[in-house]
Amino acid sequence: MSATIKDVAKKAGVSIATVSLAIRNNSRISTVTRNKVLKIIKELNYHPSRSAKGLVTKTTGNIGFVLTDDHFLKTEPFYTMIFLGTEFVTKGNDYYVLLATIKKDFGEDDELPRFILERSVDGIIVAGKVPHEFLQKLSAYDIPLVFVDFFPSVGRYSVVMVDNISGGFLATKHLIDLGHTNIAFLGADITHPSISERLTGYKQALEQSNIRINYELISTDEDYPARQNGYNSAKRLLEMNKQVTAIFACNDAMAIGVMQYCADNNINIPGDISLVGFDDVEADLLLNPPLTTVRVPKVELGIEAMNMIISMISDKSNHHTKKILVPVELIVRKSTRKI
Amino acid sequence: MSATIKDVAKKAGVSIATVSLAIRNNSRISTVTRNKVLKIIKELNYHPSRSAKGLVTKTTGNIGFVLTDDHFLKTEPFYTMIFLGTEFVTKGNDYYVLLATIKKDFGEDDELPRFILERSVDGIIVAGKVPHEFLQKLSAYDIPLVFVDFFPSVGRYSVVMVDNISGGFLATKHLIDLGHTNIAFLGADITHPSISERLTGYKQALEQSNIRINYELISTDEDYPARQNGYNSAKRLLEMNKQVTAIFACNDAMAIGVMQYCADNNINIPGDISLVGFDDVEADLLLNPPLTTVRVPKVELGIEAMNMIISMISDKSNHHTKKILVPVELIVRKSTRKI
DNA sequence: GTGAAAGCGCTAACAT
DNA sequence: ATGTTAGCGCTTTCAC
Repeated sequence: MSATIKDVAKKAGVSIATVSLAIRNNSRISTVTRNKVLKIIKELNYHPSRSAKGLVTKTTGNIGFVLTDDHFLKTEPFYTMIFLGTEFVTKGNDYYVLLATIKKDFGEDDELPRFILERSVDGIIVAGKVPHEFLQKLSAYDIPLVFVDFFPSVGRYSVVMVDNISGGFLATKHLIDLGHTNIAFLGADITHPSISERLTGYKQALEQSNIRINYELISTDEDYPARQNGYNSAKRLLEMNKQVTAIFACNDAMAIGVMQYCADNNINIPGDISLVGFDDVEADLLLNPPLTTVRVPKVELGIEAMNMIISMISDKSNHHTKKILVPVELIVRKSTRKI
Repeated sequence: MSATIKDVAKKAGVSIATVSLAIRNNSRISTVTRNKVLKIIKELNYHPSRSAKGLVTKTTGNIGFVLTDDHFLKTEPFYTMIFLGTEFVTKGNDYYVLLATIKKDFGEDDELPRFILERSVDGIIVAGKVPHEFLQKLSAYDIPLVFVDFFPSVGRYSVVMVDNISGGFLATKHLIDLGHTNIAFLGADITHPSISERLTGYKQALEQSNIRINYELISTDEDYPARQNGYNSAKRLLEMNKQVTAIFACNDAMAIGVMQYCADNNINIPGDISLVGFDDVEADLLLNPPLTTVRVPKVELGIEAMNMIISMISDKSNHHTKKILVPVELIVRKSTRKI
């Protein structure tokens, strides 16, 4: 068994209260005593037990990270990168992060992640879109909350968001600057805030350049922005609209689907169609041609979210909700060309 | 504040001991009493506090997952997938997993991950190669340990390993079956057990087919199996040995580097060179041509490791070390061809 | 400046 | 079959 505070106290010839205070640099303890205690602590390789500390302070040193299982499982490691971002921050802080997935269709009867029920987290980061029912249940708990890459339409929350509007604008403007005017938008589930914001950016760019918005070129039929759905959207779109010369896909997964459709149908990218994605996933560079896209700094999103939740926890009195808008960047590669 | 065991006891009109026993289905409690207690628990939405429980049982419900920072950061999400595998298991068990990275050059003066020092994990999964010094320090703690995709050369441990020898054999045999005889092996850091095992498989396949092992075709100069090093190895190898028609790269990262070198030098794959990788990372399918490789079931490795550590924890008495060898599978795609 | 003691929310030995 | 009680390892008043 490893050393406890009692062992330290006995060996140092002081009370356990003194040890406790000395550890946390309380000014009530004299320097001499503190140094003596600290020396013994080192000798005994003493480290306070988290459980014991947690029991009295009602803190755990853990942060919960929640996302839906479909996000967890999807091919492009978008949320995984955000998660890794949170892990970066833990190196410098006394926190660990516990990952939990909830069902995409979380309902009335589903239980919240155990770490919430058992109070083993001091705060929660919610990543990506989560069901309303989940938020409903969660709201019964008074626990610091940060949303990343999604936030509920009602209520005031602290959030870390991607600047999707600028990204949509940048992508579309790039295509316009290359001479394209028949630019399609391939989206999915337009009720998803991120997608609708990207569409907003798309529209803004067209308007700014006095290009009429052609609703036939805006596809938002699919329910989820995944490769296969990108494939299907591209098929419908390109079979119907022979005039399109450029596509802005709402994310890289869909863009990859578009590329696959084009490859299958002898449509050359960027020869026949210029293509821009969104996210900048690892796969983009391996594609042929490499995909022009809007880079979302995923790791940074995690870092920001983690810093935010930590500051919320340490500053309980401050009930202000903060919002951070993380900027994006257009990465021009080989899937777009001038016409 | 949420309900405690006292609240439940009071409301149910029993002692806290009864509540505690009822929760854990202890047979000493009558069914009637248990049901009454369970009903109150539901009413109050009571969940035992993990910290309090942990303090007395000396368990935390957490598993530590340790890997080196370079593995954590690398492009191919190999260990990330193993980590995700552990997360799958947590859904069915009462565990969470805490991730910690250690420095690749962990030394005498470095501290172990905090979760070990503060006793906030019940067991540890060590993923990938870790420094000897780390294991040295770790050995001072009496905590269940499982190694995955690596194990120390000395000592008896429970491990989950990839069947690297079979994999190396399969990859090489595939090339031989296609008519190749000048087959290169591109490795790195031959002291890494996984790589040397893959090389062993390579040699076994050649020997079995009575092909002389040509040590000029075995490259193990690089220190780390990454893309750039694959690129460099391919350059050295192919500039010197004009006769090679096939390459078995010790992992997909290196194979991708080989492909990049070939693309840069007008060497056609599989026209001029047939190429086989190892791991089956997500990127393989997007390559041009898609990479023939040996699939390592990464998620399954994590699942096995997690199941193993859990069974070790729940069966403290059993001090047998277990070894699991996870089988691999050859995935033939388009980067190899008959000659 | 330091110590004594209460108590956080549980489990488990021991009583009854 | 159920209750009483000690104590897990800490933090935090409150005394001195």
